[in-house]
Amino acid sequence: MQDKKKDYHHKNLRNALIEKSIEIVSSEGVPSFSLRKAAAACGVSHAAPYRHFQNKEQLLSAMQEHITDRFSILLEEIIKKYEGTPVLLKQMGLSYVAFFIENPTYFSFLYTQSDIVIDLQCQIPEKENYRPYMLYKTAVISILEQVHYPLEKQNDVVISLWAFIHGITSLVTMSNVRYENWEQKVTDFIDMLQPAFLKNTEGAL
Amino acid sequence: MQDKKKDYHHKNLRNALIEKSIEIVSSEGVPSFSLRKAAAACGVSHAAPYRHFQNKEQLLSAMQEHITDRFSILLEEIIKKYEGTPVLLKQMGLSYVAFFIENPTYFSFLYTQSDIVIDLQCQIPEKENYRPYMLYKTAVISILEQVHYPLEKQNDVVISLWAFIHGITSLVTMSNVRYENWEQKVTDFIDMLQPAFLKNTEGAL
DNA sequence: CTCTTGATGTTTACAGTGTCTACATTATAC
DNA sequence: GTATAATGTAGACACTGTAAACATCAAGAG
Repeated sequence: MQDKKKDYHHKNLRNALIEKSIEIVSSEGVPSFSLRKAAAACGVSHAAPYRHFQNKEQLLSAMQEHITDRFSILLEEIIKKYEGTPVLLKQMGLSYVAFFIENPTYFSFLYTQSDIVIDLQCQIPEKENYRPYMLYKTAVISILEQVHYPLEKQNDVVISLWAFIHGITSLVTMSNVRYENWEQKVTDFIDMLQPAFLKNTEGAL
Repeated sequence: MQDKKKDYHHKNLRNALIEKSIEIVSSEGVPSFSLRKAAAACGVSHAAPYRHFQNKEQLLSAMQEHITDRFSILLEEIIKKYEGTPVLLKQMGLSYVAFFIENPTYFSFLYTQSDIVIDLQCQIPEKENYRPYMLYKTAVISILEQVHYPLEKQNDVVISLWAFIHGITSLVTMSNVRYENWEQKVTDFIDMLQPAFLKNTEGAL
């Protein structure tokens, strides 16, 4: 840690690589990211990363996991803050969009050619499923339970709402048009959508 | 065209490159696509593509345009077939999903790091906007007009419906879970969603 | 019909990349 | 302290995008 010149061993290279790599992807974009740049950014030779990752793909996966973790923590904070209130769904949707607006490269990085697994029907072990989705699903289900929403339809509601927010985020982060005030728009959209799924739950939201 | 051995000039290289390249991307995926493979697939030297495209990026753009054209034609057929019927929106949604399910690599290829422009608020010249979106928007607006839907809300409805379909497609083509019968699911989702936006239009749909 | 010219394709070259192998240095355990 | 495993380095290879110099062809002008 100190200024000792004998930093032959980095001792934290794995994490450093992940974080520096995310920085590079954020600033230069995925296409121009390379293992060698990452190594150089960590002040290490170009083959050093191979002591910590089998190949480039595995580093990319680790980066995606790291981002997903931060994203999950953010959503957990929102849940903790708004749990039980009528604005929980809206706040989660807003956070979803906000996260990817603040980090414009993350959306395509996370959701394309990644090995992130989103099992919408949750047939795989919960731990292996995409955590943001599980968090979202749990929140929605608990609301649906409160209002005794038909059990066999609950999953479709969850998937539909998620698809909607996901689609909005995709469009807003991709289209070259910046919504002057996207928060308002997203809020409007969610307000517009909720009654469709939650007809008999208006009071609860 | 004939078997003449003097095919020094390919004479249709530009199109051949686009189509072969799309084949390569379809079968091997975007990451393993290279200019040199494309050239080889056309039986031409590795620098030949530079007579038709400034760089790799421009070839990729041409490929995206080509796919978008085919997609647009498909949507136009759907519109011609179902225009004025109550199932137009549903059929367009199904076609949207179907197109990307049949070509699993296309979704991320078209919608990430492409220079496709989708101006949701349509402030750019119509010709420059993403044609599938314009087709979809025109169809929806005409339905909304028929039922005298409030003019100032029409655009939000269009964007919301599009985001929903787009989000579903993104999830269905990305998540590792194959819906056993996704058509039914998508139909259900659309049925579930429409009333939210089109409360006073039920008859027209 | 020849000759010029522009369009198209080839060859060669170079820097950057992912990845492997052999080697060097260090930390750790006995 | 020394063996051993963990970690970093150096060099090599094949492949990539791209550029420059050269080759071949098509088409029109005289």
